Order: sequence, then C-alpha cells, then structure tokens
Amino acid sequence: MAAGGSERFEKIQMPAAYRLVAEAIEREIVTGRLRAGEAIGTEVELGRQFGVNRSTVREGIRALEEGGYVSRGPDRRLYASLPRYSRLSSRMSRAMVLHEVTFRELYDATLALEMATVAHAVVNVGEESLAAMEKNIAESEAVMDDPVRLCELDTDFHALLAKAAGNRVLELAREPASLLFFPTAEMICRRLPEGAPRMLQAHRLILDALRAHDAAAAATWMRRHLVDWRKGFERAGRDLDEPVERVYARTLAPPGE
Amino acid sequence: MAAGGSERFEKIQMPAAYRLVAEAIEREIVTGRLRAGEAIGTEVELGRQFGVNRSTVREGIRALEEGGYVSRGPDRRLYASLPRYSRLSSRMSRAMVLHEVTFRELYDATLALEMATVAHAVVNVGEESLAAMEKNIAESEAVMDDPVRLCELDTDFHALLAKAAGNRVLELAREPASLLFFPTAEMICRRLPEGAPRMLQAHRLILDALRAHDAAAAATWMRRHLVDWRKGFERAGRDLDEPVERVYARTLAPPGE
DNA sequence: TCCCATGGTTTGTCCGACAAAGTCAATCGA
DNA sequence: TCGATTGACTTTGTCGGACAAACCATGGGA
Repeated sequence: MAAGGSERFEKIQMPAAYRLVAEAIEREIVTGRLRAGEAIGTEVELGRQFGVNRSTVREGIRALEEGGYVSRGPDRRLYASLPRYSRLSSRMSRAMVLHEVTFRELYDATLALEMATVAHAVVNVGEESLAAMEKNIAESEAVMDDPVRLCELDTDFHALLAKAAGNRVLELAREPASLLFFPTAEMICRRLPEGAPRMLQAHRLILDALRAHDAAAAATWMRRHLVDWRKGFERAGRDLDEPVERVYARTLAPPGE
Repeated sequence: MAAGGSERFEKIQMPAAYRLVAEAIEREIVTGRLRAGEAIGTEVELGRQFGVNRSTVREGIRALEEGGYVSRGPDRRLYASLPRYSRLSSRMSRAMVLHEVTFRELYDATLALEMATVAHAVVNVGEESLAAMEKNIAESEAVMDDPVRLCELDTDFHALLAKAAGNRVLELAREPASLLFFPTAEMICRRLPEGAPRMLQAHRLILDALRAHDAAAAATWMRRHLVDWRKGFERAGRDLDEPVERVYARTLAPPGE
C-alpha cells in the first residue's frame, strides 16, 4: 500500500446507525419541527420508522437523553425537551475541575463576571428579584452558624443577582465559575469567624445599592465582597495557584437528572 | 390508598442498571482513579464486572460517550477521556439559541466578557500568542472579499486573544457567547462594505496594544470594535431585541465528535 | 359512585447470533 | 534477512426474540 498521507481518496466511513438516529431526532428538535414537550414516539415505533432494531434506537436515545434533548415523562415515555441550563453549567464546572484550573483563574474570572453582572442588575432589577434577595439574606441571618447552608445561600444570592441582571447569556456565562467559586467560602467561614458577618453585610449593602439603582455603590461592595473572599482564602493559608480540588467535582452535576 | 403528599415513605425507585454503569465509570474518572487515555476494557469485560448484559453496558457507554467521559480510539476500543471544552461550549451556544436569547443579551454579555479578556491579555500575553494573532490578521487581509472565511478568522482572533489571556475559566465563559456573536459579523460585512476593513483595523490596533502592554489602548479599541458591530447590526436594519435565529444552532456542535 | 381487577402497552434487561473491521502473529516471497 | 500477505482471533455494531415490571385504561363488583 502507499504511504500514509498521499492517498487520492480518504477513507470513507459510515457513521453508526445509532448515531444517525440520534442526529435525526436532534435535528428535528434544533430546527423546531419538534417542540419541547411533544411526544417522540415509542421505541418500537421509532425503530419501525428508521428501519433499525429497537436496541439501536435505544442507544441513540441514551445519547440524546444525556444531551438533554429528550427526557422521560412520569409515564416513562419519550418527550422532546430543551437542555437545561443548570445541567450544562455543572458539566462545565466539572470539566474545569478535571482540567485543573487554579483558584486564581477562578477568582479573576469571577471578579470580571460578577462585576458585569451587578452592573446590569443595577439597571434591570425588578421588584420580585429584590424580594427574593431580601428573603435570601433573611434566611442567611438565621443560619449564621451553619457554614454549609450559609454557602448554599451565598451561591443562591449571586444566582438571584444574575437573574436580576436580565441577561441570560451573562447568567449562563458566570454560572460554571460560580458553582466552583462560592462553595469555597464554606472553608473560609469555617476558619475565620469574621467571614460570615462580612459576607452578610456585603450582600445587604449590594441589595441596598440595587434598590437605589446606585451603580457606584453596587460595584464598590461587590468588589469588596470578592476581595474579602480572596483575603480570607489567603489568610486561611491557601495558595491561589493551587488547582481546584477534585472534591468539588463530586458534589456537582446530578448525574442522571 | 392515601392521598398524595401525606405518605410516610416516599416511593423507592431503583435507578436503571445502565445508569448505574455510567455513573460508576464516570465516578472513576472524576475522582481520578481512571486517568484520561487509560483503556476502560471491552464491553464484554465490563459486563462481566458489573454483572449485567452487554446491551446494558452499551447503553451506559452511550451516555458517557455523549458526556465526553469516554471515547473510542482508532481501534474502536474504549478509553477514558476528559470532556472537551469546545464541545461543551457549542452545546451551551445551542442551548442559548433554543432558549431564544436576544442579540442584545448577546451583545451586552460579549462586551463585558471581551473587555475582561483583553484586560487580562494585555498583562499575560506571550510571544507565541502574538505570533498566532499576527498570522491570523495576515490571513484575514488575504480573504477580505470572502465574508464567510473572514468571520471564521474573526472568531479565531478572539479565541486566540482569550487564550493569550491565560485564564481558562474566562476563556470558557466567553466561548459560548462568542460562537454565536462573531458569526453574525458575516451578515454585516456582506451588507456594509466598510465593515471588513474596520474590523481588520481594530484587530491590528488591539494587537499593537497587546504588544506594547498598553491596557488603555487595548480597551479602547476592543470597545470600538464591538460598538462597530452594534452600529453595523443596526445599520443593516436589524433589531437588537430579536432572538438569535435558529440557523446559528445548526452550524454548531459537531454532533458526534 | 367508588374501588379493584384485568389486560394491553411500553420500557428495562437479558440471551444468542453474525458480519464488519481491527489486531496480531505466523507464513511466504524477494 | 526483511517486508508483504494471509489467516486466526478479538471486538464492535446490529439484529431478532424473549420476559418481568411498571404504567394506563377499561370494565366489573360492592
């Protein structure tokens, strides 16, 4: 045979049938011919339409299910569906951990993302968002001595802020970093007693600034809030240039749902 | 039976076996016990270990394959692998399109993300990145009359910039928006003859600023570059509040690989 | 009218089988 | 001796059929 690279024809390869099945169904959804919530049909029926065995259909379905394009109803039947943001975000977060990004990368990116988010929120925030954040802060005050719960609420606070910003692209862009960044606050609150109150204070002042549509104050307090995290991180004896621990990947991405 | 909601015990449900298989393998990879590139074993072998049928193993594998945690080598055997960024990004982009985000959301988010990116790039840019961007600009100058190719190079330029910034979290955060944003420049270049030269000039000036580590100039030109896009978009008669067209989803996300 | 039984439908899993394609080693020819 | 060819072995992709469990609707009985 001739040496590699100088052939006239490339090797022709047939995609596997299950992949064609998956792509066909995915295309229907992406192009809008199949809308979210519509029933796809039974496995046997799909097998008949595509002219393949049920096992082959099932393998295609598995791929789509993982991608979030189809899901099972309570009756276990197949319905078209749109990929959920939260799922994509946790996958990204996991990928970041597996690729061993450092806390410095996480901090720098979060700083940029949260500053942009709060700037938009100051302009676009509505009453319901203000109420939700108010509720979040009240709940936080009630669990000051529970670092785990407190950090969940911290993550939620920033997610609410992002929703208040009214920009889903930005919201989605910040979420993967956020899911890794804010949980680390738990470790800081555990080691530094002043961590939790400072966090709460920052949240409250950010909320006040939003309510007053005061962009400068909001930016100032968000920055301080994040710089606080950094100081706390370093004071807790950690190095910004360590990679994020694998542990954080395990709590993410509800594997099935 | 009792009415719903007041039962003492929740319904106990067994996850499907193929899901358990997928989760078990995924866990091995996430926790690092299985490293990327390592062989997983054959389907028959896995079936033997898990005590399930080969078909069941295959369904589990499909899910993992879609998630990017395993991949097939040239010999078609199974190897552990890490989810590729590019794949996650295109999935996010597709999801944004399907959720009908508007050009305004895209523009605002891109502005924030690219400004942050260029700010980091000014500090961290290295020789290889400068060279790659130089090459990109030279190539762009050679295809000024081909909007499609030109826009690919535009997208690439900003990706190179992001790589130059040396922050993978930021790089990953900006990519989904970027994959939708820059392709729209094609439409603008097609309608406005001054579009392409202005784009090139902006790229060149940004590159010069990076080389001189001049943060102010880099920020200025990036901003102008993006504002130009916006002006072009509006001058082309488009409305920022339209949702991004479904068409853009179809060119994304190489479905299998 | 309300409850339960019953049957039909669909999924999840198993078994066995085979062709295609890849791997590896031994064999044959120059 | 070295390289190409052959052929056995392995593994995947697909098929067909089978069955238990879970769900749904329907109809009969209290």
